[in-house]
Amino acid sequence: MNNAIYKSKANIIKAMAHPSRLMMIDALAEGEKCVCELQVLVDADMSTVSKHLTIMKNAGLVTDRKEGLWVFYRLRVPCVLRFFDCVDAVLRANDEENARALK
Amino acid sequence: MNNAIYKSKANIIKAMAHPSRLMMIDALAEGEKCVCELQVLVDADMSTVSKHLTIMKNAGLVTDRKEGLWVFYRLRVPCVLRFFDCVDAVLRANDEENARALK
DNA sequence: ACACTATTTGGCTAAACTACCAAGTAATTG
DNA sequence: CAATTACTTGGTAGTTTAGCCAAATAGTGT
Repeated sequence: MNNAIYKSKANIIKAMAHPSRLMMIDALAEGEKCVCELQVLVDADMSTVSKHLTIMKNAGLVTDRKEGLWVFYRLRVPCVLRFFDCVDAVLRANDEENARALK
Repeated sequence: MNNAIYKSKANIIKAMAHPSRLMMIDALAEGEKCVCELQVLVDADMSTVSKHLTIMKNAGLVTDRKEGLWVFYRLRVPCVLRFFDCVDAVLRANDEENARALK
């Protein structure tokens, strides 16, 4: 059964399916960032941010690199950024439909 | 705060983040299908399939159309199919890394 | 060795998600 | 209108996830 493949794929997508994680992916488009920068960005406990990053790392979305006291994360497969365009298209379609429904 | 936007986006992605739902999206690439066909595909209780479809419908990924006893679902914003290419790329990268680690 | 900083890990609780069954709705047919 | 089919909704139990705190780890500088 190729069910296992869909499970792996779902796991990758699940690793993106959280507001803070999306925000971090978006930020990492600019280049690598340390956990401390990402923490400021998403404004959550450092441990929470670290766990989000672990989830994305395990899924293969990001990699990390240690330098001194800092750990820098970066996107591993940049194509994930293209997800945003499509998600925006869905959002736009939703908004248009809502606007139409109100009339 | 544009946190709300990331929440909406995460919601759309979350609606894809399940093996059965991915499988259905993949199948809908061919064109619209009734719930009964999708049920056979994912091999789950009809009520479970119906709930998965509701989640995707609420997120704006699919729309439905009733015809007689059947309800046909179809993709609303076809660009979601491009997600698969990128997810495949992540999977490939993961596999390569695993292969390298074994040596 | 000690203090300090950046990050991860463990543990816990509350919330969200999933899947099944049973019951309900809606269209179709005899 | 009773029976049947396709689907949805409600309820509920089991599982997973998220976020916080506290404690552990790892590097840096004194």
